[in-house]
Amino acid sequence: MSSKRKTRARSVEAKDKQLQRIIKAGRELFLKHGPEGVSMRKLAQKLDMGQASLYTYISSKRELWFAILKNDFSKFELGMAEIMQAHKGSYKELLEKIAQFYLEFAKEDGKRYKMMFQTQAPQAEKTGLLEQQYDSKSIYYLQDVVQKAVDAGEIREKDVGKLSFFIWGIVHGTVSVVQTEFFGDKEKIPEYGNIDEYHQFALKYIRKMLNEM
Amino acid sequence: MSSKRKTRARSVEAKDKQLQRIIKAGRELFLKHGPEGVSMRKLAQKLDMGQASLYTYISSKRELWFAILKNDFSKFELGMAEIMQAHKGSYKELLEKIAQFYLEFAKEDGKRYKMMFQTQAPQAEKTGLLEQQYDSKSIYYLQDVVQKAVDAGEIREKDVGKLSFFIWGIVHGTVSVVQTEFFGDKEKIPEYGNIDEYHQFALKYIRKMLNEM
DNA sequence: TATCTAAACGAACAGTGTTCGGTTAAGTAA
DNA sequence: TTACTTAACCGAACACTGTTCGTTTAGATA
Repeated sequence: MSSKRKTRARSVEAKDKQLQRIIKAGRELFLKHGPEGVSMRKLAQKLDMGQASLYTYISSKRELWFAILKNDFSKFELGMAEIMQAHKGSYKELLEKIAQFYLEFAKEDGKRYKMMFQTQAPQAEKTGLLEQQYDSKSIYYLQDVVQKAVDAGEIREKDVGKLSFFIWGIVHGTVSVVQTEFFGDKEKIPEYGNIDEYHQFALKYIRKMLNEM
Repeated sequence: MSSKRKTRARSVEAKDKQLQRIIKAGRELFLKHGPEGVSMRKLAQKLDMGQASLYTYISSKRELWFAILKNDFSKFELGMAEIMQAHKGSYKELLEKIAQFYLEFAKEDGKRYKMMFQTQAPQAEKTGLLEQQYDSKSIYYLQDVVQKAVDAGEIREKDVGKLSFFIWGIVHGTVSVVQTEFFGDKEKIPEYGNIDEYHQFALKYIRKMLNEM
């Protein structure tokens, strides 16, 4: 690609920059072609480097996947934390907001949502460090708010663990239905209205359910 | 493996038997090792035949996947149809039964559930016949019952399409949470009780929600 | 300026899904 | 029974894959 003479990244900053370059390009390819549609050779080509050089920065294709996820979840959880800090009002309303945040994110960046929450990482022989560390904290945020809502007497149901799980499941289920049925390969646009209408519908009943709990 | 002299399957029956053998062995391997953990060579080995011979019966690994799914969905939908026929009582109760049927199936045969509802098929260059025909009818069963419940005045909500989707999403969301959190590779058994307890919890609130609709 | 470390990478390894061409078992027709 | 045809079967090859090895050499350090 470029005819610029190549340099070597030996400082900590330069090395991190190189890693970030790989993560960025990797994400673009993964989002476009899926885990099995991406090859390390193509990635190296896109980055104008040798295939083997990639392995100076990541130990496997699978680890690259987790490096990307770690990045994305950080951003996602930051957005969630911001919502929680900025919120004024009842915890129940906050739970609604969180649900809305998920739905919004899935709508705005469906491919990324799918990669983060619904796609199996590419396989590898060995288990890498990032994979071991990988653990989405999103559910803990939710659990935290549910606990507070219970403590404040806004929710009668006392089983915070199960309840958090259940809400978590409803939200992801709502999104996954939209993903597979509206955005599937078949692109069947159904008689069910557009996404926003469906989200409004779902949120209405999530609200109702919260009030029943 | 076997030292029996090999024959050739030329009658329609013998050919179908051979195909079924491939589907059965393919399913076993896919369930155990996942879509990328299975190779056509290993499958052929397990079946004591040449790799290339597989392609007399199926046009690609991806098509084999869909052949297996078709098989499994037939059985699954048969079970669903039986429940619907045998049911006496309100449609709302039938909806609960259907939800229960899903949860039960996911619990009893989690790996198969995952393969049917949550796993991406292995990729292939060309789109095969079975892939084109592939379309799970499960949601239509649900929609049918919801429509009847609305017609019978058991449910106030008039938007049958959205409502069916929503219920569909809740059930699958409930299962997927259980799958990923209880049965993930990490095997973290949580403080949330066992699966049956969680399913009872979820069903209780699904029932409540249906009564609010 | 000399030394040393590690970034970079071409080539190779062991695997993959799939295709091609030849062999031959088995069904059909004479 | 024999001749003919056809397609089940399969070894070998093709173009790819993720990863490793050994070498080269840029660039920081002494």
